[in-house]
Amino acid sequence: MSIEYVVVSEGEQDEPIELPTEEDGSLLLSTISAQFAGASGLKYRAGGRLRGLRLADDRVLPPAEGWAAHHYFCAFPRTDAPTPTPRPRCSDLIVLGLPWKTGEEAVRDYFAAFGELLMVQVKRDTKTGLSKGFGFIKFADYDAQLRALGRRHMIDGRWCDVRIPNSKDGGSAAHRKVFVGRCTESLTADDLREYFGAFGQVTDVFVPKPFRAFSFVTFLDPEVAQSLCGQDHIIKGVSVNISTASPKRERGARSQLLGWGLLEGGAPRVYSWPPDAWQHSAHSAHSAHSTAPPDAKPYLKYE
DNA sequence: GTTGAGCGTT
Repeated sequence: MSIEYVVVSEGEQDEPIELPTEEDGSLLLSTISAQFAGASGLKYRAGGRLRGLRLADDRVLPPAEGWAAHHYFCAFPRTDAPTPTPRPRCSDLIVLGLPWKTGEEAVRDYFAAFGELLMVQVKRDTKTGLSKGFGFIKFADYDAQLRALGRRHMIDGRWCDVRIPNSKDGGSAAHRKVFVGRCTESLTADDLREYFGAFGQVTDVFVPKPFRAFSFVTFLDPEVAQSLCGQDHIIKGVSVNISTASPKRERGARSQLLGWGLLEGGAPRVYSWPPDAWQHSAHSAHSAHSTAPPDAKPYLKYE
């Protein structure tokens, strides 16, 4: 095949230049970039659509119909690269509040709707084989993990909570959690989740039961939590105060602080702990919650 | 009425 010239412009509307092909009929990428710095390939318009040309060993290959059939213009690497933030890895997630009767299969069936599952476990008493009322799951896709962490789950007639377990590394609750003071009884966990969800993904809301005038909100991103500390916010007409989630008085042993995820102790780090209290939420008062079987036992207690 | 449930036999 003899050398021919290919009509190439930088953008579709720009003035074209003729570029020489190689003996094998290909167009060297270096020939293109000599004229159009940064170009990474060629494309052309076929009918209404854009078509890209094959690139092999830094050579752009002609379309089946030959070079002469089209005018070409350059493709460039994305510059507005959507922040090549490496996707965070999925962690094991703990599923709390499972009905006694619920086994791996039901848990898998339920969470498969969020994404591919790599692991499902329901923890059981080794002697009796009875479920302990919690289990662990792991997703393949971090987006699935985010979706699962962002809400509660109705499994076999019970509301269940999914959270990051306290026994694995990955981020201490200490910096992801805020204390919300001056709460009134009118502020439900749903209210708080909805309100604070506007600032960043909320992974946990804890509302003490019976009522106490505070709550805890845990975010996925520690920077969101930290940015809110020291502020007063008005939620449903209630002025609440946000501060760091550490007790005003050291009331306990280091082990307790460790337990709340407030100290970075030695070995296993603690986070997203304790769970939220959704028992008061509008959701659980109605709808699916009331479908819980009448013989449902209080969980975490054996008989 | 401003500081919290519960966490993995391998």
